Order: sequence, then C-alpha cells, then structure tokens
Amino acid sequence: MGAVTIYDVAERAGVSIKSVSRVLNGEQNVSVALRAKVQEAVDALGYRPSLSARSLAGSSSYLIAAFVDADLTIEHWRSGRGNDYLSRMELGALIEARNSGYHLMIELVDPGSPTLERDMSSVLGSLKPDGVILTPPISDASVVLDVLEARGTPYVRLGPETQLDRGRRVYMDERRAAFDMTVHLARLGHREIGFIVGNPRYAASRLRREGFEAAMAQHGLAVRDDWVLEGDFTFTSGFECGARMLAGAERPTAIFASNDDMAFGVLQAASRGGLAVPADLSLVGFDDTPSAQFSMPQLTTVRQPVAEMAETAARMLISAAQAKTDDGLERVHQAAYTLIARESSAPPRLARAARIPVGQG
Amino acid sequence: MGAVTIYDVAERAGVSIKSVSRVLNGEQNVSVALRAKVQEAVDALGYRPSLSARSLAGSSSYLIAAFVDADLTIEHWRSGRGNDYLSRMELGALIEARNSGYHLMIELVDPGSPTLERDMSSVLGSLKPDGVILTPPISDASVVLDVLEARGTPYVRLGPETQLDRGRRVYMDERRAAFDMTVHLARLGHREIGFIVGNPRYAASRLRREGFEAAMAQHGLAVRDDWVLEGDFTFTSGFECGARMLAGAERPTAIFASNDDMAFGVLQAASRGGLAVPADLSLVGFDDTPSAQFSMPQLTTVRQPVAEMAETAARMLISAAQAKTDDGLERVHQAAYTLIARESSAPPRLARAARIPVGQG
DNA sequence: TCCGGAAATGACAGCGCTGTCAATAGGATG
DNA sequence: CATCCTATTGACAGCGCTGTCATTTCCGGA
Repeated sequence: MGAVTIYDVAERAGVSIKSVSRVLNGEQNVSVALRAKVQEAVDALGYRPSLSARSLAGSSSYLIAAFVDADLTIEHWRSGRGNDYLSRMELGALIEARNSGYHLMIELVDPGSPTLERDMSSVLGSLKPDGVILTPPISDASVVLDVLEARGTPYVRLGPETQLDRGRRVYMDERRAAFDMTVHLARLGHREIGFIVGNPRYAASRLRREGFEAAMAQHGLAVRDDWVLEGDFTFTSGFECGARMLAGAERPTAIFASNDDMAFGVLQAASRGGLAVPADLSLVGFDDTPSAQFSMPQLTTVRQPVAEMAETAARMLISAAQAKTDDGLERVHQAAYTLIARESSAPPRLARAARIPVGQG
Repeated sequence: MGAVTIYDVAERAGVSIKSVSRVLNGEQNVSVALRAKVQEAVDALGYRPSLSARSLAGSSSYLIAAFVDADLTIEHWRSGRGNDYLSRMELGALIEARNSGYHLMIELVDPGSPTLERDMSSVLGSLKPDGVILTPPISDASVVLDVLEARGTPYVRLGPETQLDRGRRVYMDERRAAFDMTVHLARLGHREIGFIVGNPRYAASRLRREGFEAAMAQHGLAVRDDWVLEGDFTFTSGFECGARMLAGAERPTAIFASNDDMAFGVLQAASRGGLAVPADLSLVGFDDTPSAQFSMPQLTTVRQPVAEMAETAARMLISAAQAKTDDGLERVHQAAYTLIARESSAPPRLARAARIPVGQG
C-alpha cells in the first residue's frame, strides 16, 4: 500500500538513502542536481518520511505538545460544554504547526497531582516533543517548569504570572487591559463602579483586579468593599454577585466583571431585578467570548488574541527547535488586546450621575 | 536525564527486554513472578515506552487522529473565534484516549483540495494512526474514506449523511430531533412556523429541514415557501433571514432556526423590529451553543452530545485496534439528543392564535 | 601537472522497541 | 524414568530514519 520508504525514493533517484535524508531536511552541501533528482522521486512516489522513524533516529520529533489543565478539561467535559480558550489556542497552534510541518498534540496535565513530576516525565519521555506550550494555569506550575528544564525541552508559557524570568512566554497585559476598561467606564461618567473578581486560581484574576483598582485610584474614585465581590469565572457566580451587588439601596452605576460569563450572570441578575442595561446599569466583561456579540445588549469587553498568541508560541518553539544556538531567539512576546465597546456600556443616567455631587456637597 | 529505556528496566528486573515488553503490552503467558518483577522496576524507574520506537517497530502507533475541515478551521482562526463543536469533540476524544493510553492528534484536511488523496496518504503515512475520527463535513468525503479503506486504517465518521454503509459511525438522529422541536412548537399552539435552513454544505441542514417538514405535515400545518429561508449557519445570515421573514404584514408566530447562531441573529432582528421573544415570537435553535443559556431570553434548543459522541468514536477505534478480528465490534452508534426547552418558546399570543380560525372560517 | 582542502556523497551503526522463532522449563503421560 | 506437550522466556533481526565518519569529487594554487 502507501508504504513508501526512503529506500524506494533512494532507489528511484539512484542515490543513497542518506542523500535523500539530506534533501528532505534541507541540509547544506547538497548539489542542485542531487536535490532535483530526489525531489522528483519524492513527488512521483508521494513519499512522506515516517514521523516515528525520524523521531526515533534523530533528535527532533516534529511534535509540539500543548499542556492543558486536566481538571478544567474534565469539568468542561462533564458539563458537555466546549472550552473556548482551548479551542482558540489550538487553532492558532495548529495552523502554525501545519505550516511548518509539525504536529500538535494535546496533553492533559493535573498540576495538583502528587505524581505530577512522574506524569510529566512520562509524557515527555514517550512523546519527546520538540517544544511544549503551557496554558494557564499550568503556565505557573513550577514543578512543570522544573521538569521541562531538566529535560532541556523548550517551552512557552501562555499568560504566566509568576517567575516571569523562566522560559519563554507570550502574554497580554491583563492589568493594563483592565485598567483601560475601567477608564472607559470612568470616561463615560461612572463614578460608582462595582467589580467582580475571577477565580483566584488564575493569575489573571489578580491582575485584572489590580488594573481596576489602579484606574479607580487614578481617577479619584473610591473602591467600595461591598462592591468588589469574588466570583469564580462562572455564569452562576456572576449571577450571585450581581444579585448581591444590585440588591442594596445603594448600587453601582456600572459593573466590571472579570470575564464575560460572569458578566452574563450579572446581566441576568439585573434583568430579574428590573434593571435595564445599559440604561440603568453599565456592564462590561473580559474575554470576548462568542456570546458577547450575540447577547442583548451586546457586551462591551476586552478581546484577548488567544489564537495569535498560540501561533506565536508555536513559532517560537519551532524556531528554537531548528536553531542550533539559543541566541537571538525571541523569549518574550507581548500580544495586543482590544477593548471592544459595544452596547452594554453607556453614560450613567443623569439622575444618578447628578446624585453623587449632591450627596458629596 | 529521564531517558529511561527498556534496557534499564530489563537490567534492573534481571530479565530480557522482550519480557519487559510482554508485561507492558499485557501479553499472555507471562508468569506472575515475572510480571511483578518488571512492574516493580518500571515503577521504580518511572519508565515509559517511547511512542516512536513502539510505532516504528510494532504494528500500532497508539495514536488516534481527528480529521477536521481545514477551511472551516481557518475561517474560525481568521475571525479569532473558537470552534465549539471542535472543542467538545476533542474533549471527548481526549478523555477516552487518555484513559486508554492513546494520544490524540488533530489534523486539518481540505476536502476540496485537488491533492486531497496525496495529502491524506501523507498524513497517514507519516503518522500511521491506529484510527481516525472524521468530523463533519469530512465524514462525507468519499475520497477520504477511499484512502482510509485502501490503507486499512479503521475510522469512525461523526454524523455522516451519505454512504451510511461505509465504515463505522456515530450519529444523532437530526431529522427526528428537528421533528421533535417542530412538534414542540406545534404543541405550544403555533400554526404559522417559519424555518431557516442551514449551510447546504452540511448534511445536517437537509436532515433538519426534512424533520421540520415532516412534523409540519403530520400536524396538518402548511409550510410556506416565503417562510423557509436559506441561511448558512452564521449569525448574520440568521439576522437577514429573520429580518426578511418578520418584515411582511403576515409573519410567523414562531421561527425554527437550524442552529443557535442563526437563532441569535433572528433574535436580534426581532428585537430591532420591536418584537419581544417569546411574547410576540417564539424562537428555537439547534446545537445548544454556550450562548444559548446566557441569552435573553434563554434559547430553546437541541443539545447534541458531541463530547460523548467523540468519546464513543475513540472507544470504537481503540477496541478495533486492540481486537484481532473485526467481528463483534460496534460499527454504528446512535447518540441521544435532548430537547432543551428554555424561555424563548411559549404559546403564541391569544390574539394571533385566534386570528387563524377567524381567517379560515 | 600535482597537491591540499573544501564540497558532496555514501557506508554503516544504531535509536528503542516488537515480531518471530528458538530454547528452556515444567508437567502430565505411559 | 523417558517422552511429549505446553507454558514461559530469551536471542536476534529488523522497523525507517539520522548521526558520524569515511570516501570520493572537484577546485584553485604551487
């Protein structure tokens, strides 16, 4: 059947298998004539080198592995819901890998497992990937970094928070994005702004909160404790926090939820409470999930270019795998975010906006 | 470093490498004592067999490949949006693969490419996967099936429409689901129901439409040509079709969109047209995308258990790879769908519902 | 014309496993 | 106790490539 080997190609081209190998790998010191002969044979036979043979014999496996949090994945699997971040990350990595003749493998990693170190060695040992992409929250699992470094496997961390000097990373300035979003609300005239924190397990939660607080401070706005509630990135938690925040006699004119899902929860709560968005309450999220453009009103949010980030990560790894030396390779890449102002944020109602100076004066 | 080989294990256990191999592969005729010795050594050394060596030497690669439509993927990638179907499919396949010690690889395939056959051989030749999962619309690409069959690689088709006798498949009864959904609307009292067809490229589009028509016929309801519009599964197309259908003096009391994204488009159109859902218009979709539970009103839709289906597919492939003979293996699996009635569907307003008999009497 | 060195090519030994087949060890049989 | 059969284990040859090192070829310069 299709089992064309390097021997067949060599025979047809009338050269040694080593020469075929040379042409295939674009090595130097190959004459034009040889290259042409081999190329012809390869094309005619439709030959493709066997991945396993290459990776067994040589030092590269043409494999990029993406490490994904197992818990999170299993949670998604249980609920039957997809994982938008994972999906976007993959698209980017997949496309870059494909363009460079690499393959992408997704591996689940449980950073809390007592056998983490062994599990990692296991995967790395059996796959021997040329590079590894770490997704949050694995990007910050120091044991994982340790193992990777011990084995000398290049890796790129997506959106890491701690130990920023280790390895390569591709990130977005979450703090600044949250800062900008807060400024967006302030510019609209909001002075009473609530915030819903994300799952503390994710670095992003802290950063987004810091950005919010910094912007509030800069604009001389008070951050009220009872208006900063802790969610966990789920719709439900958003609903609960929203309901709580909107229940009191005093309520904010705008709420900034640390991600879109929670924002939708708040939207639901507002709706049940008889509040119209953005008329009675401005609402902004973070992530630009697909739903953000379908919701009513459409949600103002921040778009993180996940696919691009993964693409960059894959490219960094592939260059690292192909370069002899580590010099001159990009190690840190900051991706640009976009604040997408849609319908859910607007100036506060005059009545409410006016109330503040009155109360203060 | 972590480079533990089978030789190390054999040495430590005081046996031959072949024996280690036997234990690892669970072969028969291995004494308890041997098994114990080897197991001890494996555990102590944290040994994992090299995937590439195994696949090079043996007949299995411990790899499952999922073939995904390249165009579609690139489209998603361009728009920066994730692909919910892909994501859910992957979760299922990933979890099953992981449980059985297999690995999952995603490969992009362009079924329209003139070099499709060669591309396929390429991938199959270099990866030598033990099984392949085909996702729509690749499930129906006969050239792909041809190549797979020629190579003798087991494959499972997810939701195929044509050539149902070829290969294995896991599917959902789309027609019946659409039928049920239509009945749902009819039972609520709707008699004037519009339908938005999906992208003709997908088999599901036709099936859903057939289900709709069959149910209408069974309930003695007329299918009006101007109330059956053709979209392409995108939000925008849903918006346009919705706007068109709702513009006329006569408009349906309910609209069934072939997928959720289009339903959201209709929702938007209805909203702009001053129509409240479900008060003035009942609206139902198909797919249960994440947004369906966050939208307002929450969308009535059909949930396809994509993750489960992929899980089943992976399991079928793994059993096929492990079985000596093909006998007794499951080849066809029908997955159960769920009609999720949420807020967007309700009885038509009395005024409108009453109008019909008046007009007819 | 001959020589040294760089450029181009080939020969060959594995990479870490599995498949095949041979060898050895126990048991049951007569 | 010899014989035969089966359960168990091992020896060894690759799988299809790449890395290393040897060999051949080709030039420019003496």
